[in-house]
Amino acid sequence: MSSISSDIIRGYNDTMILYLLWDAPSYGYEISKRIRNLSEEKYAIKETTLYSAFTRLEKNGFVESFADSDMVNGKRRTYYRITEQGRQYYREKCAEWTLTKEVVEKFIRQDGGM
Amino acid sequence: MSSISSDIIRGYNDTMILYLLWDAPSYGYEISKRIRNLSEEKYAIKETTLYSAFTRLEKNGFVESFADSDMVNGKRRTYYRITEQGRQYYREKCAEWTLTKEVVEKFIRQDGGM
DNA sequence: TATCATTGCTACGTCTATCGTAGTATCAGC
DNA sequence: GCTGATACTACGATAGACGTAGCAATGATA
Repeated sequence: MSSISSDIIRGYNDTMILYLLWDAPSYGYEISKRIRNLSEEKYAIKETTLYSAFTRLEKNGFVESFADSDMVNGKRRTYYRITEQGRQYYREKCAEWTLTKEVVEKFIRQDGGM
Repeated sequence: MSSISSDIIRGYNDTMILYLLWDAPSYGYEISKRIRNLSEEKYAIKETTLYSAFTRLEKNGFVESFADSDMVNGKRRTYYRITEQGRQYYREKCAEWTLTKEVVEKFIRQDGGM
């Protein structure tokens, strides 16, 4: 991969989710809170965006879902676990991000724009 | 502005174009080449993306178009000039980029992802 | 002189991540 | 009994990006 398209800069929600699933499975509501916390309240993913991301990630084989095993209370929860393909995809997105950032920043003025 | 949405990370083509119009008016084909050059061939904007960006930028009052004055040869060219509102918008996008980058990078591993 | 690449742009339709709105259901605490 | 937090699902709209195609003029090349 030696060139980027503009549209790739979209779709980093998937990358964020994979990052948060890296060490242990998790589920929608928890991921949502962790995104808010890790971003220091600067970013709150929308519920619909989050759940449609899960669907896409699973369809692409980057995560696997399983039902809550210890169904403590009547609450149904769907957990997601990252797959090896998901880890690979995450690595590619990290590399892509580095490249994208390099390109975009050639067009960005750090100061308020002279 | 203290929080970002995911979708904002899209749409930096407009920002790149405004950057290239900052000092002097220009037109489609030239902008296209300058993007390729400045990005060191890492990014080539698609023609349709470029011209639809011009349309949007003009509709939003961020650029003004005018016809080639010295129509040297039969070639028609539409030049675009950045407006004060365009400069303002560019500054906002630069600030937004800084914020977006900060957030995204909390989810990106610099190394190949452990 | 015929042909091809480059220049410069327009029209039209498709794709898809995001997001708005809305609805369902459980549970804890007051 | 009601509110707020938890945990999702369904459905449709939006809009930036992009694929494909076409048109017209110029310059270089054979």
